[in-house]
Amino acid sequence: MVMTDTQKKTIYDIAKRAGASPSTVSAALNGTWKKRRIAQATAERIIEIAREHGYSANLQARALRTSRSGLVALLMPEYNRFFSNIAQTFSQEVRARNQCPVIISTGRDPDEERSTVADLTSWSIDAIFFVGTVAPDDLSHQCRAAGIPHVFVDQPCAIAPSVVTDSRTGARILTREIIASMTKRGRSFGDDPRETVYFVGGDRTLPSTKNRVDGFSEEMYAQVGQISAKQILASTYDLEAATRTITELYAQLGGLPAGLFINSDSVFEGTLRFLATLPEHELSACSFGCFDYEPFGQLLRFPVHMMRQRHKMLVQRAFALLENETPPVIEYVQPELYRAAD
Amino acid sequence: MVMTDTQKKTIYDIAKRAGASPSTVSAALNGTWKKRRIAQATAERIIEIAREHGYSANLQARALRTSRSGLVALLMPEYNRFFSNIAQTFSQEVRARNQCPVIISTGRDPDEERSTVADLTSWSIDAIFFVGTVAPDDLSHQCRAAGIPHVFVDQPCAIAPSVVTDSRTGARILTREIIASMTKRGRSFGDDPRETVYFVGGDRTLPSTKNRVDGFSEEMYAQVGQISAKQILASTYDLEAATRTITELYAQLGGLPAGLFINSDSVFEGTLRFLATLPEHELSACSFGCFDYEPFGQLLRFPVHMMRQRHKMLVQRAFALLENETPPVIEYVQPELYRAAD
DNA sequence: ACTGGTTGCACAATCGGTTGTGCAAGTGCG
DNA sequence: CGCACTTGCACAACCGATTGTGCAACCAGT
Repeated sequence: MVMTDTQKKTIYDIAKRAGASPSTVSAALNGTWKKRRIAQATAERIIEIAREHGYSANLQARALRTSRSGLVALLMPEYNRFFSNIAQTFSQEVRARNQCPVIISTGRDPDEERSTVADLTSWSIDAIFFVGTVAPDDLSHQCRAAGIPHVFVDQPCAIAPSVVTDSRTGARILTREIIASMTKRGRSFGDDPRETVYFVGGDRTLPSTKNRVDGFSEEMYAQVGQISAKQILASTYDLEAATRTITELYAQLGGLPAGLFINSDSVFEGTLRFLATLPEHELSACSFGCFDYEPFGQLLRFPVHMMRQRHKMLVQRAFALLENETPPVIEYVQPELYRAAD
Repeated sequence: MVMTDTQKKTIYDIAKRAGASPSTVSAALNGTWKKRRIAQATAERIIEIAREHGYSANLQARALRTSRSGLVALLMPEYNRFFSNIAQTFSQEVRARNQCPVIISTGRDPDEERSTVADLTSWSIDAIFFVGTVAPDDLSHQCRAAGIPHVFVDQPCAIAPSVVTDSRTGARILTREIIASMTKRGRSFGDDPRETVYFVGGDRTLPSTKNRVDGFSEEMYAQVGQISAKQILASTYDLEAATRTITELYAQLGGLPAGLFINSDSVFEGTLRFLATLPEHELSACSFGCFDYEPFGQLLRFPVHMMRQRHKMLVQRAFALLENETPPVIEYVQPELYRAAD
C-alpha cells in the first residue's frame, strides 16, 4: 500500500493517475463500466490503481447525487434487554445488506422522536425501523411526507406495515401456565381476593399492554369464569412504580396472591426488589409468570415462567415487509414460552 | 404549516420565495448573517419563510461542502448490559451536542472493526468512540490516517486517549470484600484447595481482565500471603465456557470453594446456570463477588457483591478528552462497590 | 472511398449547500 | 459636491460523486 498522501483520494486523483476521466473511474469502480462501454482492461487498471491508493468514495457526495444514503435507522425508546436484542439483530441484518445501521434511542419522548425523524430525513436515510415508539401515526405521516420507507416493530401502526408480537395469544398461554402452576401448588380460586392471579405493570394505553391484559382476562375468564378489574394493575412500565405496586398489593391482601402475571422485564426487576425481601415459603406458594425473557429469571429462588419475544424473527419479518413494499398490514409473531421447572 | 409540496425544499426554493439569493438564505439560516452583514429584518423574514415551508437542510450537501458530517460513532462488540449502558449515555451526550449518534456493533471481529472504520471515514465522521475493541492500535492508526479524532473506552490504547475503569484497584476492593465475607462465614484459608477464592472468566490477553487478575492476586497476597496460579481460571468471556469452568471446578474440588471472583456479567450468567442447580446450604457457604453490575444479582438466593462500572463517567470523561484534544493518556475511572447484605 | 454501426471514452450538468469576493447604494464628513 | 467608508446583498466557485450525451476512432460492408 502506497501511503503517499494521507489526504483523501477522489475519483479525480485516480483519474489523473490512470489517465482517464472521472466518469470513467466512477463507472469502473461502480461496476457499471459494462453498461457504459468501458473496455474491461481500462476498468481493471482503474480498479487496481484505486486499490493501491486506498481510495474510498466520499459517501456524502454519492448520497447528494443519488439521494440514497445507504443508511438505515432504528429508533427505539431505550437500551433495555429486549430493545438491545432487537438492536443487535437489526445491526447484523443491515450490515448483511451492505448498508450502515444507525441506532438512536429517543427515551419515549414524542418530541424527540419527531425531531429525530426530521434529522434522519435530512440525511436521506433509506429506511426507518420504529421500535416501541409512542406516536406511530405521526411518525408514519412524517416519513410518508419525506418518502421514506418505514416499518413498525413491537408497536402496531394503522397506516404502515407493522410486525408485532402476538401479545394476546402469548398472554393467554402464559396465564394458562400460571394457573396450571397454581393448581399444582394446591391452590384454587376462591372468594378470598388472594386466591387468584394479578396482572402487574405496563401501560394500558399502549397496544402491547392492552393486548396482554386482554389475553390475560380471556384466559382467566375461560378457566375461572370470572375476572375482576381489581386484578389488573397496569399503569406504567416504570421500575420504581412496579416496586410500589407490588408492595401495596401485598399490604392490601395481607400476603402474596396465588399468582402474578408480570408485564415486562423492567416490571420484573421492580417487583423483585420487593419479593427479594420475603421469606422463602411465601415465594414458593406463589406462581409467577413474566411477559419477557430475562436469563437471570431462571436463576431465582423460585420458578418463573417467561414469554420470550422472538426478536430475531420480528426484525427479519420487518425487513421482509419493507423489501416487498407491503401495504399497511400488521403481522404477528408468536412468542415462545419458557416453562420453569415447577 | 403549509404543505404545498411534499417535495424537499432547498435554499433555492426559499430564496425564490423570499426574493433573496441562496447565499443570503444560507447565512440567515446558519446564524452567520451578522458576520455576512445581512440586515436583521431580512434574516428574520427568511427564517420565518423557511419555517413555514418546513425547510430542513440537506445534510449530505452540507457535509460535502464542509467535510464535517455531524455524525459521531460508537463502535462496540455487542449489546450486553454494560455496553448497552454505554451506548445509552453516549447517545444522550451526542444528542446534547446537536450531533447524531451512530452506534455499530462489530461482534469482536477485527476485520469487521477495520472495515467499519473505513466505512465511517467515508462518511467524514466527526469522531469515533471505541469501546472494548480487539485491536486498538490498528484502529487508531486508521483513524489518524484519516484525520478522525477518536477515543478508547474500557480498553486502553497506547497511542490514543483512553478512558478505562481502574480494574486493578476495583479488583482489589472486590477481593477484599469477598475475603471479609468469607471470614464472616467462619471460613479461613487453609491447605484444603477449597479454602480460598477462585477467579473465574474473562480473557487474560485483554488488559481489563489482566488488571483484574493482578488486583485480585495482589489483594490475595496481601491478605493471605499466598496465591496460586490454579486459582485463576480466566480464558474467555464466553457464557457457555463459564458454565463448564465452574462445573469442572466444583467436580475437582468436591464442592464449591470458599469464595468466587466472577469476572463480568456474561460469566456471571454462565456460572449461575450451574449454581442454580445446587442446594441452598452449599451456596450460602460460599462468598461471591462479580466484577460488573447486574440488577438481578441483588435478587438471588445468596448475596453477591458487585463492582459497578461507572458508564456515565466513562463516557463523559471520554468526551472531555476528545474535546480538549488531549495527547495519548490513559484516564482511570474508579468503579463502585455494591455491597450485598451478607 | 463513403456510409452506417459500433466501441470507448470524455464533457459537462447536477445534487444542495457554504463561503470568498465584488459591487451598488447609502451614510458621514469636509 | 466629492470622497471614503460602511451596509446589504448577489455571484460564482467550490465539495466529490453520478449520469445523460456527444464525439472521435475504428470496423465492416458496398
